[in-house]
Amino acid sequence: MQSEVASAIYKALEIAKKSNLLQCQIPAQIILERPKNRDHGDYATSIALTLAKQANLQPRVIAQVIIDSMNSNNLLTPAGISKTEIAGPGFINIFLATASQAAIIPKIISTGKEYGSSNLLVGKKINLEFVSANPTGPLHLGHTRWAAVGDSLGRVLSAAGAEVTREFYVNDRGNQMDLFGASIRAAALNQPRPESGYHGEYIEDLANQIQKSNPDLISLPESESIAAFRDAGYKLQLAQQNRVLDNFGTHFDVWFSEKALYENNFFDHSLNKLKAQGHVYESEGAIWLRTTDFGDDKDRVMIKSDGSFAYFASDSAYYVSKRERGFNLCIYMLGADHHGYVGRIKAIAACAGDDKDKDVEILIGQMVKIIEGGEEIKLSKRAGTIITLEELVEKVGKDAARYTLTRFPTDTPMVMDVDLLRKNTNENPVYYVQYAHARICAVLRNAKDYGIDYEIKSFNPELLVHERERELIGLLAEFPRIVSAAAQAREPHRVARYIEDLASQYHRFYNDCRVLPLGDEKPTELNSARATLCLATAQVISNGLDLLGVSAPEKM
RNA sequence: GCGCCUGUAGCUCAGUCGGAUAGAGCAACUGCCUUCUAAGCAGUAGGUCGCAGGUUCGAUUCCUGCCAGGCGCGCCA
Repeated sequence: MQSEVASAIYKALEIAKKSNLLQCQIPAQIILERPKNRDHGDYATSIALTLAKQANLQPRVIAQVIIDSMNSNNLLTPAGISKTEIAGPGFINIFLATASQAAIIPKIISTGKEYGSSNLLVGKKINLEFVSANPTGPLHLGHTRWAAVGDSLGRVLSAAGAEVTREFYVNDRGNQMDLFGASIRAAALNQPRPESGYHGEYIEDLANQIQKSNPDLISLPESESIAAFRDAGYKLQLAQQNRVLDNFGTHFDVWFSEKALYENNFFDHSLNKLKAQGHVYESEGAIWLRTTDFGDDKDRVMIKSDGSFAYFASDSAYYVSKRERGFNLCIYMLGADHHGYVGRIKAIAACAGDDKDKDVEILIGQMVKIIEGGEEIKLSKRAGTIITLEELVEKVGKDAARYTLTRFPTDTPMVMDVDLLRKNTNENPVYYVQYAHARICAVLRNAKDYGIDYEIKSFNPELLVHERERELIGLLAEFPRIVSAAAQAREPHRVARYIEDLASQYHRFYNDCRVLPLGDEKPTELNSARATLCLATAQVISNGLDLLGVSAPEKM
C-alpha cells in the first residue's frame, strides 16, 4: 500500500509541475511516515514543507495543489486512499480504505517466512566477523553480546538479500598461546602458573583432560612439552567455544586461523600487495605500514626489528585475505576496549587500495554489566575473571539472554539484570513477545475447534474496520520497512523494538476485539477475518523473533 | 593531553533521511477475568531531552564550545 500511496503522490506532483502549478524539483523518493497520533491518518508526508522553499509557496498551498492534483487525476482510489487532509503547517495526512489496507494480510500469509525480506542488499557479499575470542579461555560477557548481536545482524542482512559469511578469527599464534600452553602444563605439574599466565579453574580441567588422553606430554623436554600442551589445550578450548556458541544458536561459516596467514607464503603475498600501493617502508630495522596516510594516529609496525611478526602483520594480511576471497564489504564487530583499532583497520583497507569508508565497516560494542540480587557479578569460577556465556545461559536461558542482548543498540553500555530476566512478566520483554505468539496460537487452535475458516481464500478484508484492527494491520505492514532499515543501519535491535510494539498492539486488539464466537453463537465471517488477522500477526512475530535467533513458542 | 562512546521520567532504556502534543517497561495509585492463555488490557501521575550558543518554517535529532561518566592511546597479543 505504501508504495502505491507514494507513487500516487509522485504522479500528482509530476502533473502539477507539468501544468505549471509548481516550480520545483520532485524528489526521487516520497517519504511516508507513520504518524504517532492516529488522528493524523495511516500515513503522513511532509513533502509540502520540504518543497516550500524552492517552490516559493506556502507549504499548505503546495499541499492543496498535491491533493487537488490527486483528486482531479483520479489517483486516490487506485492507491487505496479513502481520505486526505492538510494538517498543521502543511502535512498531508492520508487515510487508507479498509479493504486496501487489509490486503496486506493475505500477502503476509502467502509470503510466510519470507515476509519482511527484500532485495535491498542484493549483490553485497559481506564478511561478518564477530566474537573472535582468543582460544585460551571460555567466552565471556563481552563476547556474548556479539555472539547474539552479530548472529542477528547476519540474519537481518541476509533477509535484506545480502550474501553473508559469518567468520570467527582464531588468534592461534603468538605469545598468548605459549603462555596458555605453559599455564596448562604448570597445572598438570601442580606447579604455580606463570605470573602473567592464565589462572581460571578451566586451566586445571584442560590439564586433567590432556593428562588423561595424552599422559606422555608431561615428560617431554620443557619447550616441546609446553608446545604440546598448548596445541592440545587450544583444540579442546576451541571446541568448547564452538560447542557453547552452537548451543547459543550462533553458527559460524568460517573459523579463520591466524596461523594460516603465514602458510603458503600468504603473508609475503599480502605484504607485496601493500608495497605495490606504496605505503610500506623500512625504518629502524623494522617494516612499517604508513597508516598515517589515511588518518591513523601513528604508523604501525608489521615486522619487528628482530624479524618477528607484530600482531598488526596478521591484521593486515587478514584484511587482504578477506578481500581476495571476494567480499565486497567487510564488517568487523569489536568490543569497546578495541575501539582504538578502528583507525588502523580502516587505514589497512586504504593502504590496500580500497575505499575505507565503503569497503570496511567497524561496529563497536560497548560493555555489558550483569547484576544479580542488586549487585554486579564480577567473578566467575570458571574463567577466573568475569562471567561466561555458558553461565549466563544457565542462569536465564538462551532466549532471554539473546533477546536482551539484541534489543539495545550496541553503542550503548548496557546492564543485564538476571533477576528480571528470570521473571515471567512483561517486565521481561522476551516473555512479553513470546506470550503474544503463544496466545495467538491458542486462539487459532480454538478457532479450528469451532470450525472457523481462516484460509486466505475466504478472507473478507472489508470487515476489519475496528480501530484496534486497523492499528494492528498498519503495524504489520511496517515490518518489511523495519527489517530493511535494520539491515541498512546494521541495527538488529530495531527488529526487537518493533516486535515489542507489535505484541503490545496485538494484546490491545485481543482485549477489545473478540476473535472467537461467544457461547452458542455461530461463527461469522468476522470471526474468520479476525482469525486470519491473528494468523498474519503470528507470522510476523515469528519472523521477527527468528531474525533475533529467539524461539516462537506455540504454548507457554 | 589526544581519540571514540554515552548523558532523555525515580529506575532500565527507545526515539537516523530535522517534523505535529518526546515514548515503553518497572516502581506509585485506580479499574478490568463464572467465556479466546490476566505471562494480558485500560486509566492517573511523573520531563528545563546534561548545559550554553548556532543553522531554519521547525532541533532530543545537525554544527560548535563546555560539564559529567565509560573506554582506548605498545616494535603486547
